[in-house]
Amino acid sequence: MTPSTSQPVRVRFAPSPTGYLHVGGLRTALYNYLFAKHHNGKFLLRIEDTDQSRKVEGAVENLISTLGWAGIQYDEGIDRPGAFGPYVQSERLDLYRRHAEQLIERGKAYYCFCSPERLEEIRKRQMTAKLPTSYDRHCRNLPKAQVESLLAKGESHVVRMKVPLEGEVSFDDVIRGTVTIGCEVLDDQVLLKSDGFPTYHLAVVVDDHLMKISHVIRGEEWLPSTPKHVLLFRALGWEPPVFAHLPLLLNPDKSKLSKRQGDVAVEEYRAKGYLREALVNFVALLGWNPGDEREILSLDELVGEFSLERVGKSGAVFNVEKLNWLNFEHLRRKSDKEVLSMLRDYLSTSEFSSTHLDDAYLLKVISAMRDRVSFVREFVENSPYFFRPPRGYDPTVVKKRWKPETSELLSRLIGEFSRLENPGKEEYEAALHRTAEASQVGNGQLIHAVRLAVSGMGAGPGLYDILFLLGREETIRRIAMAIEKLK
RNA sequence: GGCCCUAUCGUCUAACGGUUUAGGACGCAGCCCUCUCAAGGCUGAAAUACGGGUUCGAUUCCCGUUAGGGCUACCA
Repeated sequence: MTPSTSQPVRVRFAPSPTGYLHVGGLRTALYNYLFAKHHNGKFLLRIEDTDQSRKVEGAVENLISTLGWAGIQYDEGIDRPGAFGPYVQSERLDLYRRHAEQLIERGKAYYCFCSPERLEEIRKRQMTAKLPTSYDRHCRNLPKAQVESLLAKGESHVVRMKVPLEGEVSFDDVIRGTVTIGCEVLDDQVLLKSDGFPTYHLAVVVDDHLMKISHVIRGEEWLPSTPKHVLLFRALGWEPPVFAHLPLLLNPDKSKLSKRQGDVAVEEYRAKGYLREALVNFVALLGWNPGDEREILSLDELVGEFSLERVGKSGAVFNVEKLNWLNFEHLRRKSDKEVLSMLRDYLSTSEFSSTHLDDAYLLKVISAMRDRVSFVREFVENSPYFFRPPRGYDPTVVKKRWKPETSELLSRLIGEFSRLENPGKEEYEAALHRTAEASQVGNGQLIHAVRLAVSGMGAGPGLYDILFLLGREETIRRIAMAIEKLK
């Protein structure tokens, strides 16, 4: 939705710090970011840590660094102060308390002294009776005097929302159109917990208003509670923001994307070697498209093209195959220099961390393997022979390419190679052709045998590229070694 | 159970009543290229859940059915 010109666009990503950044969260953050940047607005990061029991050490730092890795920059947040802080809900407790009291004064909320045990009891009763579970509103109309005396006694209590008994609430969702729900099915939701912390419902409304949020872009799981939020905005005398509920990200079985059926943490994908560009491009396409047939898009292009109108309504299965392809596409768009630096990073964590490899050599490996890898680690995994001699020979390839006469042929080839001075690809090729001709065999017979001998494998770049890369001495050494081991 | 949302190839999606023999992409299969494997090029199989309306005309609008999903906490 194109925002009205008078309202500056301000959106937020509001995760709770429960450990890691979920890919669904990444997409939500991304859409918020794209929407904000597209409209020259602000994108903020707000930490929703109102559940004491779910606090996870280091989660906030992790969230921030993962968002940073993905390239999603926020304008205001815990470490980027703006005019609307603090950006952590646990530091805004008095704000929520004051607004809860205001709601009570206006008759829009009430104190509730029911014990968790009693609540549990009525829920159980409702379930066995197959009735909808909801609070029985026991404390909704407690006499004022009784409330005051219970409060004075320090009785444990919560503050509940006083939902209208009838009528209906509706709101316009940018993605879903008008959503309407009858008040009679709305529960008298807890707003302020007995520990003094707000629930999500109170905190989100207070913060979105105070932080001047113009558009709430969040997951579809929030759709059912949005009417309560709308009621709260109204009760507080505020104008609700524009809502946009994003379709869910799904497991292959179409249930809400979860651990158990694959990786859901952005950190996992990062650790597996996915490029930020690929992951961002991929999640952007889960529920949105640019309207033409482009698939490979940079973050800047996404900013330029993004609009909420083009966000779909139905859930999207997280399809790793396509992500892999996007990784391949983004990797091949990187310059040799960039790939070199990534390869060096990878190498430093690998078994070759202490092997000396100069830039010129690695650059040659990169250009030989570029079309054959989707991940940086595959430069090593798919062609380990560029980093060390073969440790074995693929049995199925041996069976196919190593004939009884091969040893003899290769011995002749060694002789031919030995006479070469500083050979280039062409010289290797000519030498091999000479040997093949002299031995009355096809070039192919030698080519495949040599490939097997020097690499241990049956697949890879052109043979002469491999030989040139390895150099004459190493080539001869490996061929000799293969003759020794395979004869 | 109640409420809400959703429904085009296996998957991600295009189509905003007619220009559609329903387009693209991933994946899959085949062919070409070729020393192998890739890359690249070409080709192919593959979808509007079902039933009613509305309309001269429905993938597109409405209703129902079915299916899937979400929510239903002093969690977010």
